[in-house]
Amino acid sequence: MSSLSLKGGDLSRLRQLNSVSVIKELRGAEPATLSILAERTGLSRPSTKDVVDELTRLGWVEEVPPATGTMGRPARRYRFRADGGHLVGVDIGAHNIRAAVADLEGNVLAETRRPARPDAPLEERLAAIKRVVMNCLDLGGLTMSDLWMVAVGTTGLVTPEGRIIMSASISAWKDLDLSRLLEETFPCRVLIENDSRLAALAETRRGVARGARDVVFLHIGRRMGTALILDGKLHRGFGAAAGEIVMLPETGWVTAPEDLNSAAIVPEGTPIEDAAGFTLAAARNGDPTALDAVGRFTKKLAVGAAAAILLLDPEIVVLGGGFSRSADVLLPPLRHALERVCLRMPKLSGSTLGDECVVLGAIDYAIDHLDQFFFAPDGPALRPPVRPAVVPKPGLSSK
Amino acid sequence: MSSLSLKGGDLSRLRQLNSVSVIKELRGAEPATLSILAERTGLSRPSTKDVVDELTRLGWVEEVPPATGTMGRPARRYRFRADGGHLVGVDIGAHNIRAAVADLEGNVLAETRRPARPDAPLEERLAAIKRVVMNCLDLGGLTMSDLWMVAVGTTGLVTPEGRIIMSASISAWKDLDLSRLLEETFPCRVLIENDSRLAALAETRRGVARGARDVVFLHIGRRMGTALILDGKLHRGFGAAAGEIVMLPETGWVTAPEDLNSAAIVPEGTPIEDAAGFTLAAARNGDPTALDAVGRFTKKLAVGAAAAILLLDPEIVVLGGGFSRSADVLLPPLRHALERVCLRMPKLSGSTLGDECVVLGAIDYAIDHLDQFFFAPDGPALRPPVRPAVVPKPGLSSK
DNA sequence: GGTACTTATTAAGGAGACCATCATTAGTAC
DNA sequence: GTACTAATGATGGTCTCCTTAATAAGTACC
Repeated sequence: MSSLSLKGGDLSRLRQLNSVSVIKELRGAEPATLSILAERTGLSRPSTKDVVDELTRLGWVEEVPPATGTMGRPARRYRFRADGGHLVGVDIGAHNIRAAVADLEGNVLAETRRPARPDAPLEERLAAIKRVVMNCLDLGGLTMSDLWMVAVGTTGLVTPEGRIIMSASISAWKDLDLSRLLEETFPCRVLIENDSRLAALAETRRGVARGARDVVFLHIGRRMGTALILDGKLHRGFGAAAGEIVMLPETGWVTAPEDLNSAAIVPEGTPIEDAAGFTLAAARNGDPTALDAVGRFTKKLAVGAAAAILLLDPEIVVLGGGFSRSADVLLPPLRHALERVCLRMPKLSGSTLGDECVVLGAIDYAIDHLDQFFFAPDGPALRPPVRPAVVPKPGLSSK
Repeated sequence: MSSLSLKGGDLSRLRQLNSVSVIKELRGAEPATLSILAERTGLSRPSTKDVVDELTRLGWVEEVPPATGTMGRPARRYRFRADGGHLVGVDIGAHNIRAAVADLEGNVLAETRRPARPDAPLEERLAAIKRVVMNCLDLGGLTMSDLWMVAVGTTGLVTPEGRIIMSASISAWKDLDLSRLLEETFPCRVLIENDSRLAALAETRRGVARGARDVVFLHIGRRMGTALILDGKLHRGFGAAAGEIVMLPETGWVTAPEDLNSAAIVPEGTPIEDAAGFTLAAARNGDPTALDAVGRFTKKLAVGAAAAILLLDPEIVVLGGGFSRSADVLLPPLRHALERVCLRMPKLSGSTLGDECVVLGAIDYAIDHLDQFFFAPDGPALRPPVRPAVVPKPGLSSK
């Protein structure tokens, strides 16, 4: 949101700008009176009334009972109608498909999950996605027609247009126009983005990094990766390949997970998905072998992290991904390693949003795009809460 | 420019937006007729006329003789008055102080240079700066009162407010409010920024990287550094410490210049500032020892460059700094080293702006700030070309 | 219960900025 | 000199915002 290409126009454009100002003040905030809105938007009271009346008529805003017990005549209060439309965020992982439905303020109404086989054929996977979303809508008491937008986070390289180039962990993901495929299933626009990036977005909008403009998100788990929020926006890079510092040999990131997975202390036969957790738990209890493994891991982690920090000087670094459940074990040695090389030490935190991270990020991503659509200077004016006929594609509209 | 926080207001705000649209169309472009402006801005002809008339009255725009030989009644033509105000860009290096004065379109009118001693005391250095700028103004036939803004690029760590924390190569630069000091000398706002960053900006606005949104600038010379242009804007980072990947031990950047400076082929007694040039010239002629040294240097260079490329996926990487005069020698081995690790290979080029890079970047930086000032939503409306009384400080106004 | 005070609402008048339309003007083409 | 072309200038109308002033609906206090 926020930065759209600034452009003039006729008087209706001015009204549009003022409408947006009012909605921005109301959304995600307590109900407000006309006086408050007038002061915050800089408009006069009568004009504010005009704008609010129009927004009410269009269905964006509704009146709530006035607050009691105040001096003077009780002021009418208005709030944003977050339930005017609904968004779905989907997280398509190799082993799990998650979905959550939220209102226009990003409040989650319902959430569902369903296991998946990493090697499932495309048809099966698409059907599973549909089922998860339908379930989720049911749970929230909604139907397909309530959907304004679906945003999907998944592993692999994703183009701004919603094509998947490839994914190492999902065999069906191979040169695929996932956006188009899912738009045949759902009656609305479907956005696709890399899952780590969406997790980073969620942490920036509602997690530990809330309010930060520059954030480095370290995805640590059986696969390593990074995602960047720069100037408050998701950074994709020219070819949507940003965040791949794992490919730098000097970091040792490709093999780093092995330090935890194959530590000498892990009992024979432990399933691979539990191995690192075992090592980290042992380290928490002070086991020297485990601590040694953690030391080796964080040393590698620190190399890539330091590269990102020195280059970008972020306000905060967030640890996410599977291993971040043990952030308490990893943070001290990581901080120690970073302090030796970093010019200015950023804040350092573990993710707080946990497994829902990607789904929440997808919802936030969808909200960003709704803004771009409704508030665009040359787009359609503010509309009643019905499904927009055409929404510009992500990468294209941002110009 | 471009992205300012979108806000409504009264009718004058609309006029302001439309005025900005017109100026943006005129600035840096050929004189235009009302019909052309009306079409490009989306305004009606009468309104365009109104806006242009007002801008003419304020001194932002002037009429030029109509084009001849066209069908129909000759249209009046208007152009942006780039000479309505002037900006000075200054490059304060350890051994040289450069300055250039430019008009509001960034066209350089005059340029001066003056040697300096790295260990000169503060007073002497400040006096030298003043003399260089005065000289430059003289050469351009201007006086101090024509100055709208001065932008300074210098080595070291610079805060967004214009304080210098420290600099390794200029002894007088030590915890210093350079912005304030120079504002006592010049009758206008003085902006300070790191020199590499300004060089990167110049390359993005008028050099090899023109038009690119994401640019990585590698400063290679007796000191190594990087600067980033992200989403078209200079990236400073939270503590203005971005671009310091030189501090990452794994890159070997701290000692990398030694590979070229102390190559076995360099004759005894060669002044340090010519040593690398000697090695690079020898390498160009195929000398094996020199080529070996270049190989060692580019290998280190590639590590830091790869970190930046993999993280950010820029459109283009620009080689700047003293060594970049021999970019033709360095680029092939660098490209070769990068191709082995980069997921998507960016364009790779040497700087084309040469020694004037920082001064030009300073001018472009000043232009960006003028925009922010004049076109800010809550700032003063468009004004006649007289020196603005107060211009918001860089970092603060950008919110 | 009545009066004073406080804060919102409502209504009226006015100014600024935009638009559409049309008659007029100043060139070129032949 | 006539036909054609394209820009100019003037008129009237609409929309959005602002200011000001009268009215309304509560609380506080006697």
